[in-house]
Amino acid sequence: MFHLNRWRDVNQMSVYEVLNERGFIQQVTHEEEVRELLAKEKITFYIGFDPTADSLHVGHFLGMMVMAHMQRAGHRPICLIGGGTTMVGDPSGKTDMRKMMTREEIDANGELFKKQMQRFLDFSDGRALMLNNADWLLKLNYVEFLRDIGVHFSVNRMLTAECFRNRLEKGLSFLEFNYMLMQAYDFLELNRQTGCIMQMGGDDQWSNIIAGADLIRRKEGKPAYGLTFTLLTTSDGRKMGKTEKGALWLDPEKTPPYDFYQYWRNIDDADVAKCLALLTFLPMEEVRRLGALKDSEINTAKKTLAYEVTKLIHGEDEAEKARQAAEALFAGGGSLDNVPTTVLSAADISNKRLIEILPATGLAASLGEGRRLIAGGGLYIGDDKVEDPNLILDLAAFKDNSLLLRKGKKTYHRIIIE
RNA sequence: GGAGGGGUUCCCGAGUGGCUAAAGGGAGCAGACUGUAAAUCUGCCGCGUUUCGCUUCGGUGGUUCGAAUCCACCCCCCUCCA
Repeated sequence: MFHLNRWRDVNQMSVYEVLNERGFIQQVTHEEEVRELLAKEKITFYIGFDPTADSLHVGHFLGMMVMAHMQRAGHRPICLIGGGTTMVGDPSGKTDMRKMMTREEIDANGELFKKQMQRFLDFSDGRALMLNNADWLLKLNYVEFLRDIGVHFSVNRMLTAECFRNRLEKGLSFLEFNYMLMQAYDFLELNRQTGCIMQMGGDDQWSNIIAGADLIRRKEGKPAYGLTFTLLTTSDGRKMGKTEKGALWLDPEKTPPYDFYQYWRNIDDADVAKCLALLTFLPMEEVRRLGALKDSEINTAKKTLAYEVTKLIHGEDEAEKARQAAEALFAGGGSLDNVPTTVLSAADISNKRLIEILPATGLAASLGEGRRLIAGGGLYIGDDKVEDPNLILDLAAFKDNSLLLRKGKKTYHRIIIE
């Protein structure tokens, strides 16, 4: 969990100012009211997370950061796991319908989400809540729902919503069209259950969020607010947090801490300041100082970013290990203990060609890929370029049973014989 | 339900009987340049025992010496009509 009392500077500022200064805020339903509300009252707010995969990724983490900032300011976060909404699937920001997921998959993913979220917020003594919309959505009665909630939605208006626009060209099923109503109903339900009066979410959730706020205002005659935060994109507008293997996962089994660290270590110069502000708790003074560094100086900022983000997600030990491994590989010296490693037996290696061993290390997916890699001059043993595509690894090449391979300039992998 | 259009390799998208493992673009990987950055240029980019073999173009079956390309049936998507 984040250490809440470590940051004194923000206490003078309202959380709205903090979020704004750090570059989170994208759209707000009632700017002045919200600004004032957050400064003067302690509110309950929520962010929904649909468990469509078996791990959170960096995009979700951004939402967790928003919640953490809010909690530090004394507001009460609700993590809403979308066990019900995922049965339908959010069409926002997607060009195609995604495959339907089974109840079992969704529930299993939801549990994994919960586990990962515990780390980022303080759930003790009801300081944050964890709810699942499956609890109320799955038992809804269709006709009742239509009469009760459906009446308040104008299809004409829905069709003009940004989130349905491109889908009207590509196709949109009635199933997905309902997603907005379900999310709106969630907000209403949370409002009734917990007094939740604000929904936050990524900017692609804007339409869904205002639908919910409107519904509460109509049904309950009470105020309800919405706020969206920026989506993590690179300076040229592409989605950030994507690697060759897909998303940057928070699960260390899916994205090892070393890879996670390296992702941020290699981030585009133009994105460093933005990431420091959004993904770490470093004071803005420090963020601005680091972000202003020029040329190779900015590498200092990238190291700080990588270390800080890795620390928040994987803990200080893992961040330290990742940092040490990177130092050892790129700055020379130091221990290679924490470098990505594959352990093999002598039998796995003797009389095998190097390209046959590569797939086990992940440096190449197939023999052909390994062969091409060598042909292109991209594979090294230590600092020696491998020239022969059919090279047979000599066990004598291993020092202390260990051998360091390198693909290209910065992908290292160690093989250890056991 | 009717009429029309479409499903191609990670993505987009050409291809309408052999010259097609399948144009082009994107993504990705590698090389050069650098700062473990970006941009740029170059090469690679289905699998393998690699001048050759094997598997792939929604599914199944068929025609043919030969099919992503033709035929039949089926599944899915889109548009218009109801």
